[in-house]
Amino acid sequence: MRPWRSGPSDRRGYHHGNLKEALIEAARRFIAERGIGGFTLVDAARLVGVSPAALYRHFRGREALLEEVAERGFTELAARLARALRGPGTPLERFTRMGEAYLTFAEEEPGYYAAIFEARPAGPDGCPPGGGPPQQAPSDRDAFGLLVEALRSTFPDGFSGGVDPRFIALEVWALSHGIATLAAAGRLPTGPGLPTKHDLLRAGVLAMVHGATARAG
Amino acid sequence: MRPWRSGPSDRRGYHHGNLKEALIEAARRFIAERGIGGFTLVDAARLVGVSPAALYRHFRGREALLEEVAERGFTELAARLARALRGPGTPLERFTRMGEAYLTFAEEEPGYYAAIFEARPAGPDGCPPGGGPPQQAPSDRDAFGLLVEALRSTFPDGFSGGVDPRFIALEVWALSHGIATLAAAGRLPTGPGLPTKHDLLRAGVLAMVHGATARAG
DNA sequence: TGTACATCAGTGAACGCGCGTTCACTGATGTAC
DNA sequence: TGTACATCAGTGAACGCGCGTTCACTGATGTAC
Repeated sequence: MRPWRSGPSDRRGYHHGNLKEALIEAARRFIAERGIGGFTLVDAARLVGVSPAALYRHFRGREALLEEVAERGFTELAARLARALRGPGTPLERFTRMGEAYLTFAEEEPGYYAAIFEARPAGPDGCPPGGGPPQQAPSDRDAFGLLVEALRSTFPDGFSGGVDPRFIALEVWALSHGIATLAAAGRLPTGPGLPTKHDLLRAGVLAMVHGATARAG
Repeated sequence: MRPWRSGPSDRRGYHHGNLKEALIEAARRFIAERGIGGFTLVDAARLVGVSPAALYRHFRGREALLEEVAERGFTELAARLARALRGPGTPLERFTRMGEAYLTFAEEEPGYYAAIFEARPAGPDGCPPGGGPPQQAPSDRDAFGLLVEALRSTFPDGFSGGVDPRFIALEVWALSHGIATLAAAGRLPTGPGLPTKHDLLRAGVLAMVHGATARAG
């Protein structure tokens, strides 16, 4: 990775002009490559071409930068899922497309995905360094709520037999997360005759939705 | 955690007597609490009550200790899965029980589970520090092979329509891994009316096996 | 258009810390005689 | 049973390193007059 800056003009100078955005971008890249634990402020500053101290003009510290990345990532993820859901087709098709959007997001934005879902390294007491309430994931409830809402709005009549949409939402989310993380770790076997990530998710969603209605009906 | 030692006698002395095992045990505990990235040799040595240098009598270094933990974890996981599979019942029951054993292992042995599956922090070049070939997971192929073999031996007649058992194996593995990691991160919503991990996996396995045979037959 | 000045985004040196690892060493153990 | 000695599992001090963070500071920017 070469030093890099963005913005209307590329002249180097005492003032960067777009440092906050550049740091977030650098963090996103490093997290994608090395995970949250492997990300350092020093590297991010070096990549952007700025002294490490400059970071503190824009963020309270390392943790604040990570939170910002996670928040932006979640916003982007939510937007993509909503967009996928909005398209044409049967409810099942639209829901399936949302699953694909989830996998695609995890693949295209591994930095965001890790920032959102990778466990923060916690202190021995389970609290984040620097105090604060015990480890409360910033957006997990929202992620789940998003999925449940999507299911509810996509299948407004519910499922036959009154199967709780939250059940299916959890099922699909767990499968998606499993596929995404195994794939990201390079641990999902691939090869001729083996299904792709998207094959796996599509078949899984189908089986679960059908299974729920079949058993209940 | 208090300093801790095991072995036939508990007298403290110049020689620990069981240091290698004690260090592996300490590593397992710390990894469970803080993840692979949060594990340090210094902490492990302190917990065991030994100087950090003593570690090098038994391991080449930090990475070697982690590999040993992962290897033991995988052996234990394989043993549990095999044991679950060996019991009585229909093929589907036995296969389902194997899935439950997987989840139970991830819950009871989070240190082992993380050591096996958590991404090692890689250097910028994608190679483990200290050289060696690019990141080759120690046991992922084995884990997958194990699952496929289990499916093949549990359903010796295959699935109707000739569905590839590897497909179902991947599906179930991804779901199990997703459930296990979301649960370990405390991100799986729980509450009245919401399914447990085991509910989720059981229903998922059922849906997938049935779905495969139904669509194919 | 030119100048004084407030603002503030950067610098760069330094800090204390904990890490993995090394080194020469020392003390306990167990075996040969 | 007693003693000399080889073996080797430990010590503890030190190393170089990179980290996150702080501090007084400086240089660029843009606004008021």
